[in-house]
Amino acid sequence: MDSLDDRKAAVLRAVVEEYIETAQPVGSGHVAGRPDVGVSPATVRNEMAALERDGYLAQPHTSAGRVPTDKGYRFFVDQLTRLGPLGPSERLQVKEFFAQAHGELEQMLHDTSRLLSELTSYAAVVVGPPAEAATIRSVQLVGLSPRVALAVTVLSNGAVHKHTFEWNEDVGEERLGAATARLSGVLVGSTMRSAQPPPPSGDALLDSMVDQVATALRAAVSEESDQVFVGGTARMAAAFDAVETVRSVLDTLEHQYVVVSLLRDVVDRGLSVAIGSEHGFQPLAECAVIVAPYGRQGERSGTIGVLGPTRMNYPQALAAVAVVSQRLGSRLDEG
Amino acid sequence: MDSLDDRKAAVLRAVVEEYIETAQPVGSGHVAGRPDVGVSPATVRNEMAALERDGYLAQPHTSAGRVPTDKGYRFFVDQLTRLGPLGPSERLQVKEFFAQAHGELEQMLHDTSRLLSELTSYAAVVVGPPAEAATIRSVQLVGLSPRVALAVTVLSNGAVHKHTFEWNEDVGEERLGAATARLSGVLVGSTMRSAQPPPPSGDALLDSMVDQVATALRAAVSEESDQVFVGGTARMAAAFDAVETVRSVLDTLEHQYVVVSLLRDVVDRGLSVAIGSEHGFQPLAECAVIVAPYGRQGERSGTIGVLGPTRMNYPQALAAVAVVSQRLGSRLDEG
DNA sequence: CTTGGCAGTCGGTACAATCGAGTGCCAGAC
DNA sequence: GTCTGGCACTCGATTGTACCGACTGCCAAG
Repeated sequence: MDSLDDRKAAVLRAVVEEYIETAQPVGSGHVAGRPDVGVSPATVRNEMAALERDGYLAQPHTSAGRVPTDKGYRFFVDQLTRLGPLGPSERLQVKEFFAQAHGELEQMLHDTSRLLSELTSYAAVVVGPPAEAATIRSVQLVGLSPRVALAVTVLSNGAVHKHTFEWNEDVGEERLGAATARLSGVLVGSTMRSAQPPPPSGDALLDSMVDQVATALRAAVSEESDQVFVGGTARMAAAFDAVETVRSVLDTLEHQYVVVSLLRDVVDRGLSVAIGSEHGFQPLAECAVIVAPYGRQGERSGTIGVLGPTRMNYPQALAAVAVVSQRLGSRLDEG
Repeated sequence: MDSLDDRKAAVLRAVVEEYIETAQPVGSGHVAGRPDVGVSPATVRNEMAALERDGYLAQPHTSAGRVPTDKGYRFFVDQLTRLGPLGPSERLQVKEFFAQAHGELEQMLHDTSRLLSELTSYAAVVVGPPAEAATIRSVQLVGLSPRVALAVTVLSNGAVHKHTFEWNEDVGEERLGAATARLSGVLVGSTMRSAQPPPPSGDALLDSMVDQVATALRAAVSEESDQVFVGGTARMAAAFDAVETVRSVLDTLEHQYVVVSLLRDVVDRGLSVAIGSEHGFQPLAECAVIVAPYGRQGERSGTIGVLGPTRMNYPQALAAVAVVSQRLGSRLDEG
C-alpha cells in the first residue's frame, strides 16, 4: 500500500517536483528527461498509468500530463523527502532574526509569523503559549470609575490578562485594596485553572467581588482562545488562481479560532503535515499545512505552521518550519 | 471648476451609479434610459464628451463606454450624494451589535471592524484610542525571574501596557516593591507623556530601575503604534480582478503602521473620503478610503474606516461609517 | 439646442483549422 | 520478460477570420 518500487518512486518524485515548480501537469517526456530516471518516455507512461491506478497521480483530462493527488504528495513527503538544510541566505535570515529579536513575547511571535511567511512564501501561523500552564504572579484590581474595576493578572510566562468588572454599587478604593490582597493571597503561585476563591470574610460585597474575579479567571482559561498571529496572507493571493479559493482561504484565516483548532487537531494526530482532504476542512481543501510545536525546556508551549497550496514546496517549507520552531524554542529558554 | 450644470451632473451621477453597480463602462444608451435623464442618447454623448474633456470621465478605449475618474467620483460624493439612511436590515444589524456588545475594549473594537466590513462588503479598519490622552491609574512592577520584571501600567481608558525589563544583577522583591511605590507616587494621575522620574533615593540600583521604567513609558507613547483592527480582508479578493492588485492591497493591510498613518493623514486633512490618487499612496491607487473619527464625550478617541475599490458604493459605505462611528462613540460613553 | 441618422471604431465572441503535448497500445528488440 | 520505438488518437490551447454589437463623433434637419 505505502510502498512503491524504486522506479515508480523516482517517477512520482519527478512528477511532484516538476509540478511544484511549474504548476503545469507534467508529461512522460519531461519525466524521462530527468537525469535520475534513465528510461524512455514509453516506460514512464506505463509507470504513470500504474501510479494513477493506485491513486498517486491524476489526469486533469485525457491528453494532459499527470498531477499528484493528495496521496501522491503524502508519499512524497513521507518517503521521498529528507529534511534538507535551509539555503544559506534563509539560514542567515533566521540567524539575524533571532539575534535581534527582543522585547515582548507577543511582538516576537508576531514577527516570527512574518519571518516564517517570508522564508516559505506562504502564509504563516504562530500560536502563542496557552495560559493554563503558567502560574499567576500577580493579581491587582484597579478602579477605573466608582463602579468599574479592571483585574490585571500577570502570569509567570510574562502574559498579562485583563478583565473588566462592573458592580451595581460604588465599591470604593479600600474594598478594591482588600479584594486585591485576598485574591493575591490565594491565587499567586497557582495556575489559572486551579483558581479558587478564599473563605468568606463577612463583608458580602467584598466576598462577591473576590468570587466574581476568581470565577472569571477560571473561565478565562477555557474561554479565551490562545493568541494567534497570522502573517503573509497577501501571499495567498498569488498562490491560487481561482478568486473564490483565495477568498475562502483568506476568510478562514480571519477566523482565528478555526485556524487554531485546525492546527491543534493536526498536532494532536501526531502529524507534521496535513495535505488537502487529510485535515477534513472543506474551505481549505486545496491547501496543505505544515505544523510544528515549539516549547521551552522540552515541553510544548505553542505551535507554528505554514499554510500553502497542496503543491507547496514541501522540502523547503518543512525545513523552515523545523528550524524556526527549534530556534524559537531555545530563544524562549533564554529569556 | 467644481460646478456642473444640472444636466451634466445628472449624467455624471448616472454614469457613476451605473458603473458602481455593473463594473462595466457605461454608454450613452444606458444613461439616456434612466428616468432622471430625459434626453436622447445623442445629447448624452455630447455631455459625456464634455465631461471627459473636463476630466470627470475617461474612456478605456474608443468605442467603449465611459468610466468615472477619481475627479468624477470626487464630484459625486461631494455634490451628488446625500448621506442616506441605512437599509432596515443593516440598521437592525448595527442595533443588535451594539446592544450585545460588551467586554473588553479591544474585543469590541475588533468586532466592530468585522461589523463594518459586513455592512459595507469591503475591508474595515478600526484604530483604537491613543494612549497619550489617558492618565495612568496604576503602575506595578512584577518580578518574573530574579533579574527580569514586568512593568504593568493601567490607563484610565482601561488599556493595559506592559514592558519587560532586565537587569544585570538580582533586584529582589523588596526593591521591586519600593520601585513600584516610587513610580506610583509620581506617575499615577498623570499622562504617559508627562511621565517624569522621581527625585533620587540614594539607592543607585533602585533609582536606575525607576528611571528606566519612567523613560520607557514616555518612549512608549511615541513609539508604540496605536492598536489597529482590520476586518474583512477576504472581501478584497473579490473587489479587484487583477491578482497583483489584490496582493498589493493585502500586503498593505498587513502593515498596520502604514494603514494607521494613511487614515490619520486623511483625517488630518479634514477629509472623510480619499479617492484613488488623492491619498497619494501608490499601492492603494485603485482604492478609496472612507474615514470617520469616533470619540467619547465629543472628543476624538480613534478612527474607523473602510477600504474598497474606487468604484465602491459610496452612499452605502458613507452611511455605514457614519452610523457606526456615532454608535461606537456613544457606546464608549456608557461604559 | 436637441435629436435622429449614419459612418466608423474596436473589443468580444463564435467557429474552424491547426498545432502540439500527451496518452494507450502494440509489436519488435534486447 | 522487460523495455522501447512507433503509431493512431485525444483534446486543450492557439491562431485566424469573420461577425456582431456597443459604442462614439459628426452632421444636418427639426
